[in-house]
Order: sequence, then structure tokens, then C-alpha cells
Amino acid sequence: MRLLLVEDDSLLRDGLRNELDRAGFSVDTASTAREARLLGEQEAYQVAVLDLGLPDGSGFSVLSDWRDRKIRFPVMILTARGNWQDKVNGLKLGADDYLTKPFRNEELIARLHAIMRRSEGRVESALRAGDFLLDENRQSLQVPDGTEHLLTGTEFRLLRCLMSRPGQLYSKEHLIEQLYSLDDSPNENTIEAYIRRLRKLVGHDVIVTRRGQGYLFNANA
Amino acid sequence: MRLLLVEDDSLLRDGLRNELDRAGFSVDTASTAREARLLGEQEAYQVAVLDLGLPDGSGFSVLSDWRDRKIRFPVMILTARGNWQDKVNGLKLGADDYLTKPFRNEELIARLHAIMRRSEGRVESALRAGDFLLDENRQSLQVPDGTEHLLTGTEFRLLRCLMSRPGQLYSKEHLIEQLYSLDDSPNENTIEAYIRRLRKLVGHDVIVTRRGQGYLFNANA
DNA sequence: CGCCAAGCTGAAACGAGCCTGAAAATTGCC
DNA sequence: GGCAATTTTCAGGCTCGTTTCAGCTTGGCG
Repeated sequence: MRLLLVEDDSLLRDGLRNELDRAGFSVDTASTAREARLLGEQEAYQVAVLDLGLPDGSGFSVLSDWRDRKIRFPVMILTARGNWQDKVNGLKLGADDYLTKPFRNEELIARLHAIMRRSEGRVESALRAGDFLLDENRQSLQVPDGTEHLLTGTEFRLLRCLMSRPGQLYSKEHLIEQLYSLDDSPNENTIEAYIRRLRKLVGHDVIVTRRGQGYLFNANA
Repeated sequence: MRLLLVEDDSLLRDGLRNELDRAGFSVDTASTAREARLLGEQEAYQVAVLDLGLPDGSGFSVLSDWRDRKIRFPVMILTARGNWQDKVNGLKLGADDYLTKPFRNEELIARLHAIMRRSEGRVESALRAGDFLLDENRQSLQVPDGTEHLLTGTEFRLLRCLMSRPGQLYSKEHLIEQLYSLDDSPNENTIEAYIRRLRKLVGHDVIVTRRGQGYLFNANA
């Protein structure tokens, strides 16, 4: 789940990146408006966290720029406490939520999950496909016979990607883009290795290989 | 589906070629205006991607040259950010779309499909001929009795070519040109072999042989 | 009618892509 | 710093899509 974090204060940025990493996001960071615009246009994120106070221009301009270009991932705005005006402007420009500093990391993450669910038109915090249930909070998978498997971080993110649209074909390249941030892309074989491990849980035929094209999740196999 | 990629930056060029390859195009590349003019005139492309910044003359000259010579494949122009003038000039000269760097590869590919559909006067992303339906996304063929067949990469590209203009005669030579890039052309018998496999799906008489001339798709056979 | 060229066909050869088990590297934690 | 869990890589084997081959059939032409 790719996330773009736009924050100029390096201390806060690194702290947040760390926190978001552990929460299962693939984080890219930008520290300037310029960088933010570029990355937002070039890469496919599921969500962005945008601090309004940037050295080379307000975060607003970044946001409106993205929206002009029909870039549509949900955006969470960060701003200093109690700035009424900012909130109105932000939401007007199409921000999806708004958080005043200081805040607790758990709250940020919870709200991020919320706006992402909303943007996918989802209500519950678990992903269902056939008799498979992927629990976002417990990072676990419930299989048709009822047993629950705890997943490692990467297992979870890969499976979430596949299960988010059952039947949809995902190339290995695309999956790598989704699971990792820009600056560390592993070998494609890594995906094959994880597919193998997931198949041990869900059953071999539930994840279908389309040779030369990619993989897809097929709940009724 | 042949595509001419004109881009002088070798890094970007190779990256794009890769991406376009996977998207099912047979890509030839040119890195200079001279090369671009030549290939555009000599070969039959369905679409071209043209960077404006070339070492030996602007991409504009290439485009106007093509258009003067009544070469009519759709052209997607690439240019640096926010150059209004370029956009106006480009569209005036008969470019079909315009993308500013940087951009996301998915966007480029989506837009390429769009301008190609437009240039063929087609709207949906599936190709219909009689009761046959070729689905670009699923890379599959629906036959008159309703069953869906998944196609391999080459089967798909060949069938797409034939179905794009039902009744149109295509020589084996021409089909090879369409399916493969300049630097790897297989034996003509390869086409015969694939025709045979497609006939097993669509029915023998739906693909008509014109001895010494080629093949054509005839939906009502 | 008989010859030749073009096309058809089944099978085999080839190679890229995928799978697999294990080893190596990395990360997190005490 | 050392241990355990996780992630990533590697090498080998296997599968399937692609291409070729050789023999056969068909159609056109004298």
C-alpha cells in the first residue's frame, strides 16, 4: 500500500516514516512542494499525507495541482493547531481529512485507514473474498475452514493487494510497485517466493498464475 | 501492434520500451529526428510516441514532415512540464495527445489506447466482429456460443490484428511485421501455426485463407 | 493429368517464465 | 552483540508458450 509523505521537518518526517512503515505502508517521502508534485504525478499512491507548511510553497498549491491533473488518491492534511482557515481551504480543495499537530501516531494511522476505506467504498476494516477474510487490524487471514493464520508484514500486504480486487490480474512488476517504496525494489523472484507461501495457506489454485501476465486471486477454486 | 518510440534519452527510452513491450506493443525506437523520419515513412505503425527534445532538430519538424507525407498514425507528444506553446503547436500540427514529463507509465499506456481507439473510430475497449468479442483487458476471446477463451500473448495479438478490420486481407509478411519488432522476425510458418490454433477456437472457416495473398477474418462463416 | 508452390498439420525442440527448497542477508529484539 | 524471525536471493528443475521442422494435402496451371 503505497503512501506519499510530504513533510519538510526531517525529524518529524523520519519518525512518521518509521511509524507508517511498521503500519504496513510503502512510504516514499518528499520534503518540498516540488518533489511532492513530481512524485504524486509519477507514482501511483493509495494515499498521501501532506504537511501544509513547506519551504517552497504551500501544500495547498501541491494539492490543487494534483487535483487539476486528475490525480485522485485521498489526501490527509497536517497543519499547526487550530488554524481554522486551513481546514476550510483544504477540504474545499479536495482533501479527505485533516489532522492538527501534535497528534498521536495511532490516530493518524487509524484515520488513514478510514479515508482509504472510504475511497474504496468499503465499510468494514476486513477484506472479504469468498470465504476468505483478511483482517486489517489483526493482520491475519481466516480461511474457509475457519482457522486463522497470522501473517508476516509482506505476506499480508501482498495478499491484501490480490484480495482487494478478486479476479483482477496483477503483474509482478505492479505488485512490487505496490509493496515496496521507490528506493528498494527487490528481485521479481521475491514475489514468486511469497506467492508460494501464500498458496500454502489459501490452497494452490486460489492464486492463479497467468504465465507472462501475472497473478490473480480466485476465491472459488 | 506496432509502435514507434522517438526519444533521445537512452535511459528513459529503454524504460519506456520495456513498459510498452509488456503492454503488448511491438516497439521500434529512434533516438534522432532523422531516424524517426525514416522509420515513420518506411514502416507501418499504429501509433508513435514522440519526444520534442531531440538532438538534431525538434520533434515538431518530424511530425510536420510525417503529416506532409500523409503519414497518418496517431502521435503522442512528450514534452517538459508546462510548456503551453508546445501544446498548441503540437496539436496544430496534428498530434493526437500530449503528455508532460514526468508522467506515470500507466497513464501513457491508457492514453495510447485511447488515441488508437479514437483513430479507429472505436469506443469500447473490446473488439467486436459478428458474435466474436475480443477483450483487451482480459486478453480473452468470447465466441458466439458465449464461452470465453483465455489467449496467450501471441495468439491475442494476431487475432486482434485480424479482427481489427474484418474482411481485410493481411499477408503473412504484414502480420509478422505487426506482431514482431524489426529485430526478431520468425519464420512465416509461425503465422500458419498460430492461424491453426486460432481456428480451433473460432472455427475453421472464420479465418479465410487466400492462397498466395494472406488471411482475413470473416465473422459470419 | 501431373507438377510445383503454398498451406496445413502434428510433433519435437527450444527458451523464457515460473516453481521450489535451501542458503544468505537483513531486521528486530533482548 | 547475539539470537530468532523475516525477507531476499540463488540455483536447479519443470512447464508451457513459442518456434521450427518434416511430411502431407490442396489448389493452380500447363
